Amino acid sequence: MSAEKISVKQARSPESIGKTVKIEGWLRTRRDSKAGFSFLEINDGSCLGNLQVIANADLPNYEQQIKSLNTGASLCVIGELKESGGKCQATELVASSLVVYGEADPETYPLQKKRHSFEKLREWAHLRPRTNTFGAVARVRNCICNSIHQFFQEQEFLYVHTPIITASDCEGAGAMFQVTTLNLDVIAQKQIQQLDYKQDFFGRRAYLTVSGQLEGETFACALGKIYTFGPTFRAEKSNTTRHLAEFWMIEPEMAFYELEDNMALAEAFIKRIARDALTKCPEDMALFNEHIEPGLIAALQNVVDSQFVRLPYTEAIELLAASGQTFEYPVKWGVDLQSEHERFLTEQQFKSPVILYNYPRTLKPFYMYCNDDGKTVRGMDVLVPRVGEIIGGSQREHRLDMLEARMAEQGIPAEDYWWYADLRRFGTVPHSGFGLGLERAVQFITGMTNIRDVIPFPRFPGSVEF
RNA sequence: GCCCUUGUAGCUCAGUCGGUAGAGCAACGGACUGUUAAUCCGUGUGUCCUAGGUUCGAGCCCUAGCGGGGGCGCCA
Repeated sequence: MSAEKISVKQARSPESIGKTVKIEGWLRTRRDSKAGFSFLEINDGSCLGNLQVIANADLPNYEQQIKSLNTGASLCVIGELKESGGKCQATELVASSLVVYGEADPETYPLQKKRHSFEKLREWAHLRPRTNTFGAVARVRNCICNSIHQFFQEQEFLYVHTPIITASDCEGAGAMFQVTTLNLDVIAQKQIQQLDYKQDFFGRRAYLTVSGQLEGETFACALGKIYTFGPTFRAEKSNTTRHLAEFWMIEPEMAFYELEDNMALAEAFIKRIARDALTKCPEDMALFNEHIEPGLIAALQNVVDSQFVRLPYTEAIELLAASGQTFEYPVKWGVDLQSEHERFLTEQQFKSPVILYNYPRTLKPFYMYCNDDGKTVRGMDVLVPRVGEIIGGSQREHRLDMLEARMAEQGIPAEDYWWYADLRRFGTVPHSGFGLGLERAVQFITGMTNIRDVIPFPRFPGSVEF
C-alpha cells in the first residue's frame, strides 16, 4: 500500500479526507470500546490537537499490543482518513496497520493524561515538550523568532553574528561568567594566589557576552541597519520569574536613527510579534487565553491596535508623585523606577505598553547620548503589562569628547574601548539601538508567568541538570 | 543576596489536641455498541525531605541543613 506521510496538523484538515496516509507520533490517550475497537489519540507536535485513530480488533496486533498501549508510546499508523463521527474533530484515521516503535511503561513514565504543575514539569524538562502547554510554548516561540527575522529582513536589516566570548565588560550589564582553560584543580592544589592570565587561552581574561551591542555598533556604523539574535549570559544570582542566567537577545542597531526613530521601530517590532502570534498560532493562543491568562488575546489585540504611551522620565516621576499611591520605594527625580512603579504605569495608569525615555544620566551607562540639558540621556525602556521591562535601548553617544567624558565620569578604562571610540573618531554618525529579551517577549505573548517555562532548558543559579 | 512560604503514595493534596497515615486522579483487573481529560465496579501503593533534639510516644513541637514556589534587588 502506498501511503503519503503527513503531519497530524494536515491530517486534521477536512481536505485530507479520503487519502491513505502514514502518521507517526506519540500516543496521548487510549479509550477502548468493547464493541471491538479502540480510540487512540496521536500527537506529533505539529499542532495542539491530536489525531483520533480508530484501531479495530481485526488488526493482527490488536489484542497483544494495541490494547495495552499507554500514554507516551510512539507509533506509526497507516490507514484511510475519514470524516469523523465524533463531535470534537473533523477527521479520523481508520488504521489498516499500526506499528509500535517504543512503549512507555506506565509504572515509570512520569507524564499522565491529566495536567501536571509547571513546577513538577521543570523536574522533567526532557519530557515536558510532550505536554500541550509546552508544545504550544515551543510553537509560539518559533513563530516569534520567525517574525523577528522577517520584520528586520523586510526592512533590509542585516543579521550580524556578534561574538559569544568577549574580553569587554560591555555596559556593566551585570556579573559575567568567566571563560578559562586554566586548570582550577591544579591551581587550588598549588595554592597559587595570583593567576597569570597570559597563560590562559586568550592571553587575558575572557567572559561570556552580556550583550552584543558594542560589536553591533561597529557593523551599523558601516552597513547601516543590522540586528543580532543570539545567546546572552548574566551571572547575577537573580531568583525571579523574569530572569535567566542564559537567555536570547535581539539587538538591532541603526545608523542615522535618533531616539524617536528608535522608539518607533521598537513599537512596530512589538506589534508585529503580537500580530503574527495571533494570526499564525490561533489554536495555541486560544489555549493560553483559556488556561493560562484569561483575556490574553483581547489584551494583545489591544496592543496591536493602540498607540504606545511615550513618557519622559521626568513626567513619569511627576505622575507617580501625584498619583496618590503609596509605594514601598518613594519616588523623586533621580531615583531609578522600581517594579512597582513600572507596574503602576503600565497596568493601572495607562493599561498599555509605555515607552519611558530621557533618563537621568547618572542612572544610565556611558554610551547613551547626553541631552543638551546636561542632566538626561536619550535612553528608553519599553514596559509592558505583566512582564515589565521588555526592551531597553538608547540613542548612542556619537560625539567623541562627550563619550570620553562619560567614561571618565563612570570610571570606565578608556583603553579597553579604543576600538569603540574609533567609531567616533572616524566618520561618526548619530545611531541608535535596543535590546529585546526573547524570553520576556514569549512571556508577554503567551501569558506564561515564569520565564523558566518559556525556554526549553532554563539556566538559573544552581540549575544545569538538562 | 534579603524576606515570605512550602516539602506526606506515581501526581494533586488532606491529616484535628502529639497516640505510628488517607482521599481524588493515574496504574492494574473487570463492565460498557462511537468515545472526547469517557463512564461504572474492584485492587494495590509510603525513607511523611535529611540530621539532630524534646517526649512514654513526633507527619505534627524545637534546632540546623537541603530542595521547591513567590516577592524584592540587579536587568532583558
